[in-house]
Amino acid sequence: MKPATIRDVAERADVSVASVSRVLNGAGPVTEATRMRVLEAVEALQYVPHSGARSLSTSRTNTIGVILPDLYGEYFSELIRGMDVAARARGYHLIVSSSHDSADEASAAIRSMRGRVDGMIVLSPHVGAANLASGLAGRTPILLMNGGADVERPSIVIDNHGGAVAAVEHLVALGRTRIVHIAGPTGNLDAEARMAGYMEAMARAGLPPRVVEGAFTKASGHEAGESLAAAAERPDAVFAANDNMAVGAMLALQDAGLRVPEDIAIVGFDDIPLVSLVRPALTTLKINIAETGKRALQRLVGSIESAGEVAAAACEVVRPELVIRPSSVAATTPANRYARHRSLATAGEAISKGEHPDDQV
Amino acid sequence: MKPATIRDVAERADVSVASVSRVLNGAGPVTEATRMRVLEAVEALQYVPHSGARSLSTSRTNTIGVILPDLYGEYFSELIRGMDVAARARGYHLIVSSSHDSADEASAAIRSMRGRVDGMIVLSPHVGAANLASGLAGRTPILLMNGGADVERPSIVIDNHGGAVAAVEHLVALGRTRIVHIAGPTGNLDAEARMAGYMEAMARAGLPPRVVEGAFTKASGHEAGESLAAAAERPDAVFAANDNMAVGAMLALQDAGLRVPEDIAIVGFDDIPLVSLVRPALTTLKINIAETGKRALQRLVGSIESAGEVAAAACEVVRPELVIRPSSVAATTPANRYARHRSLATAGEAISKGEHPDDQV
DNA sequence: ATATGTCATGTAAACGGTTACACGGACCTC
DNA sequence: GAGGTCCGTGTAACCGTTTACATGACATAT
Repeated sequence: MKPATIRDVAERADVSVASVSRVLNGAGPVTEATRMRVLEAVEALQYVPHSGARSLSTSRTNTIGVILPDLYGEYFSELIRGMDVAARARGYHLIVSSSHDSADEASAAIRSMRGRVDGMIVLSPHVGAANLASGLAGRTPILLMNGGADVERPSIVIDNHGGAVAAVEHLVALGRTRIVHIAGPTGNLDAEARMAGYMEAMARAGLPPRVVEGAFTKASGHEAGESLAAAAERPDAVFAANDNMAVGAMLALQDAGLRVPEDIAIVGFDDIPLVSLVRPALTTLKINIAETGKRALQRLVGSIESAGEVAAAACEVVRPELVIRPSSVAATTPANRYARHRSLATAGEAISKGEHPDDQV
Repeated sequence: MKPATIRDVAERADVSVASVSRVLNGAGPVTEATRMRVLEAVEALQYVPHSGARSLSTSRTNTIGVILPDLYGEYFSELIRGMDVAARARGYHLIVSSSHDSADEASAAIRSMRGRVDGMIVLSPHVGAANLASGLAGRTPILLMNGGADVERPSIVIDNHGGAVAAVEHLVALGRTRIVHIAGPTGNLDAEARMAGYMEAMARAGLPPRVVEGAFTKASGHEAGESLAAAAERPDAVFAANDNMAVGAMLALQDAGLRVPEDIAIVGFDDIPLVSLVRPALTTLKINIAETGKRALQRLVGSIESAGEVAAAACEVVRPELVIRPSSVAATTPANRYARHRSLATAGEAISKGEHPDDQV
């Protein structure tokens, strides 16, 4: 049995299709009596409007596409959560496409979304991906969240450089001098900006930089940690380009018998929920991930709905905040570390507090 | 400027719309010459087929909806990753809708997806949600992944009961006698089945059961851990209904000065990536999450594409596997724990190995 | 009484694809 | 050369909405 159409409903309610449409969209004048008859028919026939047909005549899909490099780790999961909440609040749906590690895959994903979304949020931290994305999207509004600051296009970027500088300055203030950076993958703009910030801050402090390669994964952080533990001149601090690697490195260093933070201090980047759950909890640069996702969605929807208007093509900057935890500063009362992080971590805002109690741990 | 339509392309290539459609869909016979002209026109006009129009005439959307209770934690992020990979491989898109903590929100989400997806995967671990979901979905094929074994409808369920029994038996075999269960939220079918398994295994072993409330979150696990540490009769083992709570509890117990596993052994459930990164790494019941998501998608797409055929309404059971790590059995060489987990953990299969190196840490 | 305005409702034309069917030309066979 | 196939192409109907515009009923003003 084929699904009911608006005509079936109209027939059963003994009205015209126009009236059915008016009732269903709450637009236009209808008598209370007709409204009732229509709703009853809708119910009886289990009618659901065909979204394709609707989108054909309105040329709106009420759907936002999200292109992610990968869903691994907690970073992206948090981000999507923020977006989804914001999307639903505005009547939009989210189409996600993840696991694009190459520019090719990402552009295929963008192409296949064209025509079925009203706008797209692209997180493609690869060099050139920004231009690529906006080229491929055609007329589809797009919001970039890739690493490179791009003032031309609507985008949200993290102040990676500033965050890295803050990390190094924190370590320097603690008296650390042999500060190593575990870098993210080459070609990743976030990673490169963080490295640049590290280099600059080290130079300013008059310290020699030392960089170990990484790939943003826990495994690569672990490897880096192993090599540092075995190295001739052992560092007294590590600044990893993200939390995942910081955690991996910390485990390797601890397994090698080093004490954190006494022998070696560790600082990460992102503040994923995990980092307050490892011991010692990790000092990091906090980005309010879910909130950033929500913000991205809001901006995109705003520019979609304002259509022709001057869509303020501003590049918005998110400034990470240094959250100090025991991985860089020894806890005064080791027996009660847990309570300590809680108070040290800045309070979560609306999203994380209300809907995601885990963030608070 | 309005986007180009198939007619614009036809005009420019000097062919009929039928030919354009044939070229674009690879269906029907076309000369190489026309094919070229059409593709050229498509390129020149930046033509993208309107997915709504297409879905109107084919009555297919090539989209699968996924309804999640929430995206928090790594469990769902892993699951989606598995689904997304499988979906893309088959030319499908994924619409996700998360953060539905109540049955009401979930049903609203299901309703709003009707008509825009070819099928839905529903994870609603609430009592009654199963019936609700299949009622709401109308004619839309649906695959359930909620806790209760439902033989009537196509579904994939975890063998929660069996897993819980295995956990308890493991602890009993280690000589533990005061085994406490940290339960999941009431009304959650997964949680209830795990608790039932615990009760049964305890009874069979002749041990008195003891249950502490929890809510599947790290915070609730932490609270439970605190209360256990302060309790008059301290347990010598904890079986938490999921990994999140197990980790939270472990931290609380450690902060209270207890040694894991010497003073108290801990077993979790799920095997989220995080658990091999806490110290000691957690013994748990492994579910290959991404693989399960992939499997779910495959089954759903299969039943969509086989349409009228007897859609084997089978209920598939995923059996978790006990993975023993140092949180229940003390490591023999503490300095080298990391290598140890790696070898103890069962090898990941295709998805996690090939595309998600982090799982291996 | 007729004119005028208001308002609920109906009619029909888009929207942009797919595809059954018709058509005409090239090639083959007898 | 007539008849038959095959095959590339075009025509037009159809998918299920929305919505501009037309219609007609009824109330009010003149």
